[in-house]
This record gives sequence, structure tokens and C-alpha cells, in this order.
Amino acid sequence: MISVVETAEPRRRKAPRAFRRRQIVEATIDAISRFGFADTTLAEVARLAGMSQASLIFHFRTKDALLVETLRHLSEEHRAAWRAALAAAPEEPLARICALIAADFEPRLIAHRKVAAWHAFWAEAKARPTYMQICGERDEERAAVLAEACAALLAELGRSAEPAEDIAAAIDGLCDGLWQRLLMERRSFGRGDGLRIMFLQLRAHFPERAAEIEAAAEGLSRRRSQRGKSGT
Amino acid sequence: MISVVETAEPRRRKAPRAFRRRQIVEATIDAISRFGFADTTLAEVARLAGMSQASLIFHFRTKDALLVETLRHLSEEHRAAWRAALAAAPEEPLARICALIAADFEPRLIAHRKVAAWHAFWAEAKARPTYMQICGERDEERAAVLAEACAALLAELGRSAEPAEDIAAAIDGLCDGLWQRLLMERRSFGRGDGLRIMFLQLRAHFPERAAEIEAAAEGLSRRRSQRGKSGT
DNA sequence: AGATTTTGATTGAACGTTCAGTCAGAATAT
DNA sequence: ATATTCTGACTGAACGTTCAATCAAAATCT
Repeated sequence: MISVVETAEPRRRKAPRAFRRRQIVEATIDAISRFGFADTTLAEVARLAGMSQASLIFHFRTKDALLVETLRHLSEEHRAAWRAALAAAPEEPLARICALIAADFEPRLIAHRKVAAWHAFWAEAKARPTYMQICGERDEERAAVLAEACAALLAELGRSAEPAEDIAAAIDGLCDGLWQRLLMERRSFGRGDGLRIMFLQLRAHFPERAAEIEAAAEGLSRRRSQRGKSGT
Repeated sequence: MISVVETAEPRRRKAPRAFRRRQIVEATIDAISRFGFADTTLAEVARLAGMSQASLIFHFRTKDALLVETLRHLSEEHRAAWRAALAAAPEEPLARICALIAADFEPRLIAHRKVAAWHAFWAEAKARPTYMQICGERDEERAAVLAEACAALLAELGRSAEPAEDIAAAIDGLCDGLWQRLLMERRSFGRGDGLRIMFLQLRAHFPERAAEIEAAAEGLSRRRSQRGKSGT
């Protein structure tokens, strides 16, 4: 439970730059999730990464740069996940919405380490404009796609008068809220619970398509069991 | 914008214990909301409170104790708010649900300072069991009341088969998610937006009572304008 | 050999906490 | 009423610790 990434030959030097950086970023996520943002020190990150404190400073110039890189890593991973899910989904509004929701609850993304780190950055973002910007970019893009899909679906249903933006905001907001629950009630609240509630809400917003939504939910909980626990 | 609580005679010594403690707690909320948890130092809190660093330690024994007291203060304030709202609401399930939602968006509670501080504590909670416990107590109680009201409402509507707990979780989760948006998009997202989306979701869950819900929403946005900005 | 990567030892700054002492006002004595 | 004692509130200066960052030397790779 100490080192994050084990190599076959434990003492290989001169690992590729990118590999070491990634290794350090993962250790940073671990440190933040275990000790919180305030108590995450370079010494602790170095211990978790299995290397010296000076090495961290060699690869990232400052602690701040390391933290920014870590947030950017989380952000990119999340963006890649929902983009891939969207690309794989059929060109149909409801399917796209379901894909976005499912992507947000992929086991890899909601691993406790990462959810904890996300929240730490979010909380700190108000004080650091850089964090705010990185988080903001990520959210805006996804929110736009979701709102678009909602608008298209409402048009299909002859409900164009209703505010697609607000329905999208409700879906997006519930995602965030359930992520928070994943963090706070790790033992009693898992991926299956989150997905179930998301799709319950989706059915409430689009009762005409309840059957399809139910089917999509079934498909998801079938492929993976209740609580996902994969790492990266 | 510097001192939190202004007194008529600015330099009165020997202020009542409780008064000073409160003054310090408010300064702590300010410091956390401005600089983040990691950069909140006793020196800064002292500056904001307009007194010496040593005085903070005199009133609270340690920095940790001050932080715990601050979290407890936020928690109590929130609990008092929804309990009062519940007491004032008619003994009718839907009205109780509306009251709980409205209470969560009272201007006093969603002042930027407080939302920011809440999130900072939530993020640190995973690393500090004490925080987790204080946050947990608050949530559990409210969630139970909300679930009960949902169950009663479903019974009224002849929909007892549906999972009241999950609908309550969806409502609660959206509250949390929208709070997060209040924090991240302070400029573009206010109390009115939050309430509008909350009631949109509520109408989706209980379409039979859409008219009443609409009326409740109207009543709220009428009494207070779009974005509330009260202090304390 | 020369460039790159890694590290232990070190440094200066910042932090929470301690402490001896000041001050104002209440309590008590005269 | 005035003087004296006592106590809780408050402070500035200092202490010991912790932390991010530096650096020169060692190890490794090309």
C-alpha cells in the first residue's frame, strides 16, 4: 500500500521523463486523498512515489507546478472519458445523454482517490485562479454538449418550449452532488447507487422515454457490478 | 471589507467571551473563503479579526480547535435554518419538501463566504474524522426528514411502490451539486437560478402537483430578488 | 566524456505555539 | 467614596518545528 506504481526492476534509473512525471502525479493524488490539501507535503508525496523530495522539484520546478499538473491530469482524464463515451454512442439525443451520465460514473473516474482529489482542488479553486480556469474549461464544454442533447430530445418530444438549459443543469448538478456523496459516504454509497439515482431523475424529466432509459440503466448495471474499485 | 463585526465603540476591551469567539469564527470563515484551507494561517485570521494572533490561541486552545468550532458553527446554523423552515411549514408533505429546499437556498446560508468555507471543510473531511462526523450528523438528520416527506407524498399520490429514498437522494444530491455551482460560477449563477432548477426537478418528480410547486417557486422568487447577498 | 537524472544535506522563510507581562474592569476592603 | 487586590482578556517577542527549495556531489545513461 506504499508505492503506487511497481516496476519489475525496482531501481531502474533514467525512466522516461513522461513516466516519472506520471508516477509523481499519481503519488500526489494519493497524498491529497489521504492527508488533504493542507497536509500534502513534498516529503509525503516523495515517500509515496518512492523517490527523493529533490527529485520532485527536478521534474516539476515548484510544488505549485506539480499541483497544477495533477489537476490538469485529472481534468484531461475526465474529458477524454466523456468524449470517448460520446463518440461510441449512437447519434441520438437520449443515447448521448445516457452516455454522458454513464461516463461520469466510470469506475476508473470515481475511484475514491480521484474523487477526493477533485474535491480538494474544487475547494481550493476559489483562492487560485489557475485551478478555477482548468476546472471551468472542463465543465463548460461538457455542459454545452449536454444542453444541446437535451434541446434536441425536447424537440423530438414536441416539448421545445421547455428550458433545455435548465434540465441540463439539473442533470449536471445531480452528477456533482452524487460525486460528493461518493466521497462522504464511501462505505454505503457506490457506483450502482449513483447510476440508479441519475437514471431515476432522467426518467422523471423524460417520462415518454422511460422504457429506453430503464433499458440503458439495466445495461450498465449488468456489465459492471455494484461498486467499482479499479485504479488507473 | 476588513473587519467582520463592527461595534459602536471600536476598542472595547473585555468583550464577552461568546462575542469574541463568534468574532473570531467569522474571521476564520472569511480567511478560508479568501485564501483556501491550505493558506489560512492564524496570522491572517488575526488580521481579519482585528486582534493579535495570541488572542486566537487564548480563546481557542489550538488552531485545530478553532477550525472545528468554525465547522460546528456552520453546521448548527444550517441545521437551525431547515428546522425553523420545517416548523413554519404546514403539516403537508409537499409543503415540507418545498420548505426544506427553500431553506437550503436562504440568502444567509448561500453567502459566498459560507459556501466556500463549507466546501473547504468537505474536501478536508476525508482526512479528518472529526470533520466527517460533524458533516455527517447534519446530513443524516435532514435526509431522513426529506425521505419521510417524500414517502408520505408518494402515498398521497398512490405511488407507494416507487422508492422514496431514491427520490429524496436525487433532491438532496441536486442541492449539493447546485451549491457547488454557486461556488464555482458566483458571477453567473445565483440563488434564483438554483431555486428555479430545484423546483424544475421537483415538478418532474411529482408532475401531479406541478401547479402547487410552481406556486411555491413563484412565492419564493417574489419575496427575494435574484441573487441574495446578505452577510453573517 | 559529457549530459541527464537522482539524492542527502542544507537553508531561509513561515508557521503554530509558548510565555512573561500589560491592561481594564470587577470585587473587596477601608 | 476611595484605595487595593484580583482576575480574565489581550499582546509582542521569541522558540522550536516544518516546509519548499537549493546545491554540490554521486549515479546512470548515451
